[in-house]
Amino acid sequence: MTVMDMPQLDTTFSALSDGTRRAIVARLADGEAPLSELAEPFDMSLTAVSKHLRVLSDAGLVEIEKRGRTRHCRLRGAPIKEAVDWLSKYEGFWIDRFDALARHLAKEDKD
Amino acid sequence: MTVMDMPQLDTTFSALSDGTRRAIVARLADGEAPLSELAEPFDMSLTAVSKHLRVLSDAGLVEIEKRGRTRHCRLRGAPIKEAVDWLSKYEGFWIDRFDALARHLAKEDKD
DNA sequence: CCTTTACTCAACCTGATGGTTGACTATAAT
DNA sequence: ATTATAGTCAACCATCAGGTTGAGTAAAGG
Repeated sequence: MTVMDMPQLDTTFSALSDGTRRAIVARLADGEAPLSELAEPFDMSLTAVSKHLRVLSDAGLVEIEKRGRTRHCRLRGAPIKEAVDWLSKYEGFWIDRFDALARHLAKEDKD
Repeated sequence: MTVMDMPQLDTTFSALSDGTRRAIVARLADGEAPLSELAEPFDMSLTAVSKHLRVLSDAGLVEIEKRGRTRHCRLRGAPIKEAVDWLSKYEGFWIDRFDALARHLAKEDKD
């Protein structure tokens, strides 16, 4: 299973690469909210925020439930966990090239 | 400090939203490599891979060192760590709405 | 019933992304 | 000196992303 075969990560990282969407995620961590409330802090049209929510929803990061005339949104952790799992394999890297060599040799040792 | 004020996360997540670039990151975890070696597994021009490396470099995820006529690339963990730090705050979320309510009340309790 | 609220949808614009090719530069090898 | 290697650069193209506006729909409230 190569990295290329994880298209879910494409959409997750892509969704989180926008500050507006990260702000929405952060807001939803405090509890679910309807779209209009989520849109309120932002200096953009409701349509624009609705599009952002759509992106988050398509990525599986947010669940949107139709309730009367409002749409209530809440956070889903699963894709985020998947992203953390992938990232965690690489967060320990630092610049020193000799260290990189050491890691390389250590890995060959295990093979 | 709001989420919007972290433009580094924009470039980090954006850089990682492409499968080719994630594959490069994964490859570099095994040790540094020149561009031509990095490009070899991919069915695209060297120019295209060079552009991907440029994106990773601009995001601070990869360091490129000019050495003779080759460019040697190695991974940098710092931006990845920052991404993990941000994500970790949200990976625990699941779907149950009552749980979201509980978290919300717990947070109000602390305020 | 009529109006307001909370959206959605379609069309449009602009700029960024991901890829190509062809020409070029610089280092290394013969 | 010539050639091959490693990579950059500029131009181009198609598609996508983030925003807008204007019109339309569906539920709630007077």
